[in-house]
Amino acid sequence: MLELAILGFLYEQPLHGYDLKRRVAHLTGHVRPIADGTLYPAIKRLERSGWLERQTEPGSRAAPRHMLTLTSAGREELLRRLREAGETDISDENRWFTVLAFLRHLADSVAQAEVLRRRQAFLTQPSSFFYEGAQPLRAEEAGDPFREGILTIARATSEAESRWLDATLARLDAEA
Amino acid sequence: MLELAILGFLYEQPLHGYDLKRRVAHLTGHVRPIADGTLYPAIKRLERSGWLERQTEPGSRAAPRHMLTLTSAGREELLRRLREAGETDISDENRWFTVLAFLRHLADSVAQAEVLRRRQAFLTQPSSFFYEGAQPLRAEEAGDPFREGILTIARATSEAESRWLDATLARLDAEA
DNA sequence: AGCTTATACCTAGATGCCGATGTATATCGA
DNA sequence: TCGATATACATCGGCATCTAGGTATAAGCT
Repeated sequence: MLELAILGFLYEQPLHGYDLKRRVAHLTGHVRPIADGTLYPAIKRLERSGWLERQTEPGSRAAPRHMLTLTSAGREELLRRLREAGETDISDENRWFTVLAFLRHLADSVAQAEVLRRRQAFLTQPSSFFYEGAQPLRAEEAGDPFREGILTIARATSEAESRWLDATLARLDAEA
Repeated sequence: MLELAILGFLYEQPLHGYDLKRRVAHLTGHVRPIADGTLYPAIKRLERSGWLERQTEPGSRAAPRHMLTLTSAGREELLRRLREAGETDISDENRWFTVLAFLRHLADSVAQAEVLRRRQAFLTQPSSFFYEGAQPLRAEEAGDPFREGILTIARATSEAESRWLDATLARLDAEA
């Protein structure tokens, strides 16, 4: 998910690690902070795979920067990861938001719609957090205010997202 | 987060691994499936720490079960983890929902309210996913429908949760 | 001149998670 | 009776992540 974010940000423009760090921190970081010891090894991995290259530049205010640029293989890789998103990328909200943040780069409204439809299918399938035997519990039956909260919040999110998905898919289908 | 879920479910009643697996899968699993290779080592860790004990029972329909029971140290540990939740437990939705699912076990409305207030503080602090320089971008300015979606959905969730938090905190404060 | 802060990058060790694989038992339908 | 399925538990290798440290430069303040 971190690698996806790195590829996604670099697709738009070359960036150095520190800048990347700030952007990734905003995207997922207010929720799940990203450590240096996670970011820099990830950059190295992507470099070793041939998806990005670095040029050393004098730092504007401090130590020299390593400007990172996506290679054409790297651009391919981002598009592949978006098109062939894993199940967890679709279901986990953090990962899904990362996919969504860079889905614009897919630049093909049919492919974009396909990804959105996978999320739509996931949201449509009935699922609850708590069960009484095989019977899913409703918010009112959760048994305590906290579990009620979970169900209430999850429902509100799901409804807002479904509305947005319906509207956006209609627009994408009209384009195609 | 997995350990918290295990401690939480076992706080209510003794369970065997397979049953635990189903419950954890429902709690977080429709979003982030839990692998056997993750669950069973986690159970072992908790056992080694003295937080749970196992008794072998003949399986109802198959291989023998290991019934897992929380020790009193294990019950203490759950309460401690709820009271002293880490920052990521508060900010990450998956983790937060896990905390919420077992917060009823804290059985002290003041302590419960304290945890909720930490989440409230997190939701209140301004934060965006995308920035134009230092300026956070609004949903309408996101630049593409997908980033607009992120901001729209996040706002809807945040508003629903804030309403629920306000109402629940009012009730908890009235109790105390 | 010395201190702090922000910038900028890096590594080592530990840990938790995943995927793959293995073992075994009981039930049920073909 | 044979295979498929659900139950039930476990290990191992690999990998991403976190924690905790470290190095170095430039700017601004006192």
